[in-house]
Amino acid sequence: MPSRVPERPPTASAVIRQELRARIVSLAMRPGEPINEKALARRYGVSRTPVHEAVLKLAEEGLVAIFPQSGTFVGLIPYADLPETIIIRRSLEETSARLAAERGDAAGLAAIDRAMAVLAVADKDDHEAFHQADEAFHAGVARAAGHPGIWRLVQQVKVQVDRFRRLTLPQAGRLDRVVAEHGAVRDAIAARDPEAAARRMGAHLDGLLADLGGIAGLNPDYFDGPGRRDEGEQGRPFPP
Amino acid sequence: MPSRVPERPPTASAVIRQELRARIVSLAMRPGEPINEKALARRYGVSRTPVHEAVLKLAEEGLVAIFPQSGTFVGLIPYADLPETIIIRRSLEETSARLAAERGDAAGLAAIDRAMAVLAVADKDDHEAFHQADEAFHAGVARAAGHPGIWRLVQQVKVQVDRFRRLTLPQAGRLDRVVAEHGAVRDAIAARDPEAAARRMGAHLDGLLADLGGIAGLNPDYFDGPGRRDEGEQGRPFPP
DNA sequence: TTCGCAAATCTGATATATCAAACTAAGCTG
DNA sequence: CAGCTTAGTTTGATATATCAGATTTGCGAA
Repeated sequence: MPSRVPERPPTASAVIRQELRARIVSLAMRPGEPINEKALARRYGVSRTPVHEAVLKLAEEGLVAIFPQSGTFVGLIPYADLPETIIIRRSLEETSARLAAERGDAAGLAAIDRAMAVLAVADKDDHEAFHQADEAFHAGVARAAGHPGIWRLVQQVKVQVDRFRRLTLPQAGRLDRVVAEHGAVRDAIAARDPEAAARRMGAHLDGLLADLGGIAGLNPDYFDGPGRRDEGEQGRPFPP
Repeated sequence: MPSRVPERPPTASAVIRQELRARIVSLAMRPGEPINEKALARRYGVSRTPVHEAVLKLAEEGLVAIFPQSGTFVGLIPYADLPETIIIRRSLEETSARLAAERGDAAGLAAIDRAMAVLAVADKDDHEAFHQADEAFHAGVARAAGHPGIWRLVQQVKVQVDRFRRLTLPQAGRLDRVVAEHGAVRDAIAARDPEAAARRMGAHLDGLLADLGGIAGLNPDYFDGPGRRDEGEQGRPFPP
């Protein structure tokens, strides 16, 4: 191993990967849309190698579907898997909230309060700002629990749900409800009541499950219908 | 997207990745050991491209540390991160056990019983067989819960703990304790008592946390000392 | 012997080229 | 005009080559 790790600019592959991921998660690139590695290489002014590396890693995350000798496409949203990922998220974040309340770290609570303040004054129509502030709250809870890694894992797990939610219209009053539920979690943590904190976090995230229903009216081409993706098997065939 | 997804042999890159992962997790390759892509390419009779792809993905999993223009090495074990991963695992598997008990799926319970039977008759000295049967039990619980994805995630999260445990001698009587604790979880699921199932699974996995203490006497070169790996930053420098 | 410096070597990142498989579409057959 | 065949095109996987930076090595000076 090297004796020191010099700073170095991010590799071309890493830059491309971040940008592609952002465009896929934000739905700027639509599920099922073909990805042309050669065109991307041209666009970024690099060879196909770093583009291919970036695409491979996105495939690992389930954001891209590679069909060898056939084509690469923006991954469909695995609708059937979404409830499971929300259950996983709830499980992890209940634990975060419980541990944060047990720990009662003052600095952590302050960070949570800061995130809540940002959310309170967020422009109700600026969905992006709302989303950012929402995430900051959850990250803050994990940090207050002393386990930021939990939030990192949650972020990884919830990516397909995020894509789904971009497709659904934000319901009226959701922002106010989220603010209220965050406040309930915060108060339980501040009161050092682990079980209440966990319960309230769980209730908050159960709201996500309810949002999953409204698939009617959405473009069915965006979804991976039949179900769960086992050992790398990718989705259903494309209808002609 | 293609109209049908033809079967095809696994790519060279995938084969190499699986083999390397197995050798790293089993400690056949020691933490900190250099990885020579060119030599691997020769060994497998392929070019460096698929080897590089495999190594990149292992780096993603934290099993390999890449220092550009310098070298690639088998990843050190992030000792400071292990408690967090066990907390994550406990959180997820408590949820599995709770849901399995709520669901009360007869076929799922039968699968759990099969895994337990294998464990009961396992040769007490065949650590590999014991490990396999242990994993089958936990996989069975997740399946009985109707959420096999939870177990997939647990497997991903616990990989560094698995490496650590290979370094420690199995304690006398551990097998019997594991069998007993599995039985307790099984009975709570069979009795459809979700809270008891979750509590017992949590207690079972708390045993892992206790195992973490015995680092004394182990080779410190194998561990990533200071702490947590933030945004891809890799480990401590190597002492000369 | 020890130290310092520079050339040689090694590495990962990237570029370019090749290959086989799969899709596409034009052309042939009926 | 419809169905089938086939040649051309596109793609991902892999091979080979190049480059810049880091380590290592070897030799000479103190």
